[in-house]
Amino acid sequence: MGRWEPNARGRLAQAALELYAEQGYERTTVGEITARAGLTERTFYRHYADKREVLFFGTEMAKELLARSVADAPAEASAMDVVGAAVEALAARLQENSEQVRLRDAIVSANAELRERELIKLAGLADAMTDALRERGTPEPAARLAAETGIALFKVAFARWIDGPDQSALPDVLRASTQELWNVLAERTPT
Amino acid sequence: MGRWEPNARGRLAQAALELYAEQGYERTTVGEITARAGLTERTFYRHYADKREVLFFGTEMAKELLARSVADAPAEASAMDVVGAAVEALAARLQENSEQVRLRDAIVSANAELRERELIKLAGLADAMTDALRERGTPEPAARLAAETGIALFKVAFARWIDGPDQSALPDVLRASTQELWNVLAERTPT
DNA sequence: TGAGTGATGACAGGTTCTGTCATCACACTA
DNA sequence: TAGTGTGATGACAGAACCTGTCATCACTCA
Repeated sequence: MGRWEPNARGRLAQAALELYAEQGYERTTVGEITARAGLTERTFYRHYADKREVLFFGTEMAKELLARSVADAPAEASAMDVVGAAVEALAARLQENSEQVRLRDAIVSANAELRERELIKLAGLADAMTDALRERGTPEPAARLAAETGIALFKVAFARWIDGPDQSALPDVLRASTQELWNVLAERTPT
Repeated sequence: MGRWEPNARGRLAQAALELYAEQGYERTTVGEITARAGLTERTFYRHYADKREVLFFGTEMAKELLARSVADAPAEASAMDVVGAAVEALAARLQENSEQVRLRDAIVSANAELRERELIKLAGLADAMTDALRERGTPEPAARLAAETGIALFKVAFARWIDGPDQSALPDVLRASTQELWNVLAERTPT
């Protein structure tokens, strides 16, 4: 055996998730997390920027998935169609781990600081899609508008999925929400 | 004279704004703010929940303005038209204090924690519009979709206004961005 | 004149997060 | 096999944020 148990980062994430779920984010100290993981406080901050970040390790994956979806879309597809397909791909990916996703969301939703972090991560996803759209030739502000609209749609669909029955799949809720948005916009005054 | 100088809350906000602008948010301690305002640290936290909140006193006004705009809109107007008019009213209100708005934005944009707080405040504005729309009869999820789309539009327009030349007025940028969004959506595949 | 109210001061203390240096296992090289 | 990095962790100190608690004092009102 080595001097240290392997996978310190993963053990910290596991311990944090457990403790946040058991006793709430606010009532959990970093000391408790590191004690459960068999490490010291200082080491926690070597792996995660702060006490919140440990819940957001999945964001990088989501960013890459969205960027790749946009980059790989057919060249002739419109910006909004591309964005729609990208967020749908993300929705499908989350649906695969719906249990874990719901647990994590319950923790995040219960705390204002965590909701703040969640929102800036979502903004980062919009940035990633904006960049990817620009790469494939969509000019500004169309790229940003399409990306932000797609993220807004995702937010609404996700919230509806969380509140809704367990049977409904996130991609389905997203598609339904998208159709609802088109309906809402169809009723606006033509310009 | 009373025991204390009047308007402790305002003096704290003024001192904080000055110091954040002079030396940055992170390099400013609450102790420095209260020293400049002639108060103690403890009193700062009696007026503001945390070090960030002092920059967001305007949010409540914005919330009320949006809610009132939505509530006062003609009954026959569509949800998206109502939302569009509401965010345009907010844009006009901000344009009246563009100098101060730009200064505050420079401070907020320079710091990740402050950007997080900004995003949750924007989410609060979307919540307020959603509630107001529901009050006037718009069902879910249309209410939330319209509100989130309006806030997404506002975000994009605001960013473009900040980056753009001083001559352009925020409401004009917002209208132009709105038209751009309709163009982007017009190109999507019909369903 | 005295009681009540509200804002502030004073103080202690927990928690988060950072800086710094020491320690130790492992890999690589001569 | 011995020596030499290298990288992860431990140990410790400390600044800053934020909260709880009680005392103080001006103002108001009966």
